[in-house]
Amino acid sequence: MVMDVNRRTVLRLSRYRKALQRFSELGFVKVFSDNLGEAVGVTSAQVRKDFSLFGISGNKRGGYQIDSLLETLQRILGKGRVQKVIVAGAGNIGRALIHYPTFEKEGIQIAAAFDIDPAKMHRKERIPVLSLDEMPRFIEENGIEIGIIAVPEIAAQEVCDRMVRSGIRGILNFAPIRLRCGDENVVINPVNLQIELENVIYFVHALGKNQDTAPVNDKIKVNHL
Amino acid sequence: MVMDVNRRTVLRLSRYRKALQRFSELGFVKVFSDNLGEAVGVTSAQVRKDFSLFGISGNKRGGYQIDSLLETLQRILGKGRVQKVIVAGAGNIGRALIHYPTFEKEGIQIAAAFDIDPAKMHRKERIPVLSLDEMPRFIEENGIEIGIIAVPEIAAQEVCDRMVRSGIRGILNFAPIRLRCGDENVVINPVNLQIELENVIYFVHALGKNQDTAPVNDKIKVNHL
DNA sequence: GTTTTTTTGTGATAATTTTCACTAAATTGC
DNA sequence: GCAATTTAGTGAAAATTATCACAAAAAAAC
Repeated sequence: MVMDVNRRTVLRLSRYRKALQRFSELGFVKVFSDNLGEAVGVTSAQVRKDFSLFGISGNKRGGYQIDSLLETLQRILGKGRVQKVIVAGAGNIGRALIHYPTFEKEGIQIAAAFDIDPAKMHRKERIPVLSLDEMPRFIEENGIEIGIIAVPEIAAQEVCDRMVRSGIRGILNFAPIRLRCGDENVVINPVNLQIELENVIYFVHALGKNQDTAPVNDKIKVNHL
Repeated sequence: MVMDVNRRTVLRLSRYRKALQRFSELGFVKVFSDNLGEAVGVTSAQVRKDFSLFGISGNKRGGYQIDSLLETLQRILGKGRVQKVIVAGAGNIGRALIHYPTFEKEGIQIAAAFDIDPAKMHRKERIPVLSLDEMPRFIEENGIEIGIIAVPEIAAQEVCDRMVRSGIRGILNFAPIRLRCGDENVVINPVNLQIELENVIYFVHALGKNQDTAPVNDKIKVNHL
């Protein structure tokens, strides 16, 4: 059985990590797979399978030591060192990310933001907002690997190309368009807020219609999507 | 074979819709399943399966009429009428959503935002920012069904409970916590920006390590996550 | 020390989701 | 009109993902 480390597994790992942090803060020392599963919304078997995939093992009847498990997950998720990230686009979403409260504590450092609009530039801020033209050099000089695209749809592909040419290896893309990138070694993770909202709207309507006339095959029964 | 209308299918539907809008703007009249697949990043068979699930049919050899297909998708996705939405939390993300440029055009109307901080309130704006205490009445009086949670983690569950009690049926949750909601008929869609970013970071590191020493089982080979 | 209980780790199984591959229909070219 | 070609629609197959269920280990109880 070849079980792959896929996107979903890693997302769950991040959630386990978050849950463990809370448990740790509450003073707990050990945790069982069903505690973690309950906290994250998956089965205990799923938790154990995920861990086994990364060679994480606990103690039979003893569960997992929270501290060491947390350390292991931190290491797997690359939390060992500070991860520098840049943001292209200092509009609404870009600014929200620049000020995202927990990034700093979590080892994610927004090194700079870039925009095409001179009015948005702030060179003297703690997180400077520079000209988009300066982005390639900034990426190269600072060895930035991760970029966030928060520019309008029309500019997104161009910004993506520039990022990749300058050395960016992973992109979180908020522009509502599918970015094409020839390089197989570049990871692109799209986040489309409108589509996420439309998804909620769809299921609210679908549930509304199936209130009491639900046919057998309609397994529309969601709480968490 | 019972194929379910699931989250992913609806997400794809939204993407097809978006692609169709672009095709339509470019003056195209008809489209084939492989055009749509290519635009969205899925196979043509996937496109046809998705459509067949909703009883959408095209013409053999003729493809699909863009206009009528677009109308059908709009209807399925509830684009017939304006969907009113409220936002709890007028912090960075809340404000970004309030000013999200395409919501208006797409029939999504942010009716109001709510915050606990008096300094953030703006009763006279086009999209007013009101006190969180006013939220329940606003939801009831305006028959709001969809809510966005963009408050700090600590307040999210409480806001969720209030929303649901007041009649909200679907929630887009940006707080980095799993919301519990007893009501099976309430849909919750979590969007965790930090976790999405961590996902990119993980795969960038994973790809970096497996540059030329990739073992057989490591199927880490991603472009779009 | 032995029995009982609990919980991990995992192979087997089930469920879900996607892709394949082929039929049938429509269009085009001649 | 007929053959060739293209593309939708879909059952079957494959691939992926999640769950079950049970053996083995550790701890607790007695």
